[in-house]
Amino acid sequence: MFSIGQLAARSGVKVPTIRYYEEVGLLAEPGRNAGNQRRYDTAALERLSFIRHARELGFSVEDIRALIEMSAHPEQPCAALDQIARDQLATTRARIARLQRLEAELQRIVSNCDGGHVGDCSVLAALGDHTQCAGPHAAPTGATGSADERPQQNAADEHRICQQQSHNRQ
Amino acid sequence: MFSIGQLAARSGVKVPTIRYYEEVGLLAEPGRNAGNQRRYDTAALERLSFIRHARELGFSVEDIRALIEMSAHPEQPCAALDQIARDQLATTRARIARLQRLEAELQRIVSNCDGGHVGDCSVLAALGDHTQCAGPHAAPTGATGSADERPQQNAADEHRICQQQSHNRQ
DNA sequence: GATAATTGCTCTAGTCGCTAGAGGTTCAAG
DNA sequence: CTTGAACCTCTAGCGACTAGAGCAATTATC
Repeated sequence: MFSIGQLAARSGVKVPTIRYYEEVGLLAEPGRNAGNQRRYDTAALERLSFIRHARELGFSVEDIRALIEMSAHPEQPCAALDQIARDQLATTRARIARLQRLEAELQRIVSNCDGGHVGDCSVLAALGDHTQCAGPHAAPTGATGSADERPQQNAADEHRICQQQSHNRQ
Repeated sequence: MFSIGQLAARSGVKVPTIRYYEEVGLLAEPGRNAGNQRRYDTAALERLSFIRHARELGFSVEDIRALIEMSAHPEQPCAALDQIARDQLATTRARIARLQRLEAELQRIVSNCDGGHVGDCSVLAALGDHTQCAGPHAAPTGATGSADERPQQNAADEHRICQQQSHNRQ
């Protein structure tokens, strides 16, 4: 039996994330010691490793819930289970294809920069002008319906942008 | 001068999204008519198209704010501006590379399914067992949509579970 | 055994880029 | 003048966490 901190260290999942997984029902509520602290066994560690691996592969929490539920019925056919994995593969391939289109356009935009002034910069021009793009990018993301689900989006880190300019909006 | 609905139709950006861009300072507050409704001109349409294109290319709202601010100073050198685009290109390439690793593993997992029942399913086995993975992978957090992805350095990313080869299943 | 440092607990709120809905006002067509 | 669509503001919600407050329990050191 080990504490949540030890489970975090062994699994590579952060402590608050473990509690989050418990809250959303991926991880069973563990027993508690006399001081109301969670105590885990190796079964919990295995399940948490399973969850972590599936998350790393891009499965949603909802997917993982379904996978876990199916794993509790080993006598059933595994078609549905396999379908989840195949869907995830298809999603991954679609993401790759889309990102490769974006990469091509970004490459085009960046390679046109001549190091002059902002006023002449091809980056801004390219961003303002859609018509030079090789093809449609960003499948129905913002405008029309969304075939894509939209996972978490993270902002640029402060170290990433333009560290020389003032840019002090916050 | 046109209404927010007309601007939405022309730009391909949804009405609430336009208001959101105004709220976060990407789009200037437009004038209002006597009934307090927003009225836009073609300059607003152009800026909104710029924003939309940049978002489709994966630039964050924060990036776009910086791009817009720089475009207001056309006499300055465009190195910082170009750097934002280059960073975005690097981020995109990193995401592609990671997704390709995930694709390979998903392909491996899926191709092992023999159509039996859940109890023997290779998908679950593979998800529960990291040791067969070719290399380390991490969660593809931002993926579809117009997302940026922060390489958040959690313990999970550093922890190379998939490289160890001891105690594997076969 | 006392104390200090660490870890644990719950709860709330914040992240990002929107999206949905409530409840009300204004506009354009008939 | 009536209807209904489009507009307004405001709040809350999404996914998958992350951060912090304020306190309790455990562990390490003296």
